[in-house]
Amino acid sequence: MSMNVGLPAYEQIREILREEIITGEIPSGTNLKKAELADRFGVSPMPVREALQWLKGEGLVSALPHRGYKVISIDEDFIRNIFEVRTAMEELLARNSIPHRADSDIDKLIAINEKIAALSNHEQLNEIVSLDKLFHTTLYQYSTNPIASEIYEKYRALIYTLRKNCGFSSNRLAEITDQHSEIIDSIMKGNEGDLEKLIRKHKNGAMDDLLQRFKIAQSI
Amino acid sequence: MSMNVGLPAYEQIREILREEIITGEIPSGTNLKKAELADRFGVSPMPVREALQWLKGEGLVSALPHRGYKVISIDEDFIRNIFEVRTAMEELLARNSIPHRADSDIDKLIAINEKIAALSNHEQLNEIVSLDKLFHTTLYQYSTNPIASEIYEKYRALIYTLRKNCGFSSNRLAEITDQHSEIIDSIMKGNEGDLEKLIRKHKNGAMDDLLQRFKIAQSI
DNA sequence: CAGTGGTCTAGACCACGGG
DNA sequence: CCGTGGTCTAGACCACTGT
Repeated sequence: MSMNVGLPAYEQIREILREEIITGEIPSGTNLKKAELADRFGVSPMPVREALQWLKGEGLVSALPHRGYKVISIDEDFIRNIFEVRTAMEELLARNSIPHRADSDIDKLIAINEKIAALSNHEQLNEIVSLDKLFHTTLYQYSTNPIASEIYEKYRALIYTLRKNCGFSSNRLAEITDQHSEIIDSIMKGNEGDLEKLIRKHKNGAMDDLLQRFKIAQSI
Repeated sequence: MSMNVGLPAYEQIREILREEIITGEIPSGTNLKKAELADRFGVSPMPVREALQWLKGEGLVSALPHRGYKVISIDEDFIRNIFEVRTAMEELLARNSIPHRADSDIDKLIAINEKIAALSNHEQLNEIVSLDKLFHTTLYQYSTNPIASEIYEKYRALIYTLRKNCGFSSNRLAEITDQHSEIIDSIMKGNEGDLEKLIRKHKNGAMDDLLQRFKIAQSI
């Protein structure tokens, strides 16, 4: 098989399965059997097992002892759940980045947001998502909590993959830059309490939009 | 070695290493070598590897590619970090349990808190911690977010282990039941906004107390 | 009690890092 | 360039599930 790249087999298997689960190529409820997968990827049981355990940690598969791994339902509830966790981490990261922020960071945030605004007219999905990611990592760059950062990054990547499959609503794009501006304002004013609320608002907006797009994608 | 119990080797190794890291038996900065550990536990490389990867996921060891696993510093920053994550999850779990709570749950919470109060005079550490755990799992029992629950449980267990090594300050015990009462009151009044604030207050209290006890334990 | 899940072995192999 | 880290193999084995 195509286990040719430099990456370890368990990582490749993990990425492939994740993509296939999220896109629905492997339907919800499918039983993932060790033997089948080992056969499919041309590897021994151990790398398959590791991939499945990781996906279980991500919440994409469920496991009952001695009853194997099963693909969960990628439904609205699941999307809500990962958004809730990611948002909680973002509130935390934003909060403990505050004391360390420099003026130059605010300039950087403004510049990124202007780039997003410029692209929004042309709906260039991947670039917008990349810039949005950059905006938020800049916002959280001084966080001193690597555990929270890791959880954040895990679900950011997952939502990114979902977003690639669903796209944005057209009115969401203007909302993003507006909400980023609000966040920048609250930082300049040094208003810590507001920042958390604005981030939650921003993330709830993102979630609502993705849920809407997801429902549309499902109904096709 | 004593790989006799029914649990898988990687779990036993994980638990042993976690305990030893938290108690300082394996000092911060120690390089954990696959070969040494495999030898020590009388197993092959794979279970050792799995245990280390899990501990890395918990944040107890760091790993640089091709430079092995290293025990992190169990210091105030680390304790703060895991408390922040756990607290964020608890706020989330409490928030989305609210719509499903029944009156009987409130009675149960009151009963648990009374038991804690009764024990507090005798400073029975393990029982108090168990009841505290029960109080909070009751508080979050209707959460519909299994991903958040799993993260919560992971760090709850870690903090529990730390607490076993440090104990409570004597004045903390009264504080716990008081803050639990405040939480119960806010639920009875249906005050959602307050609940999150009270949980954060409760958890910050727990963190400050553990940090204080930790410093004392360190200085001995 | 057959089938499968879950784990472990005892090495082998390659890639990388540091002297 | 040697040592070690990191991963994989190709089975074996036991525990549990469900028919």
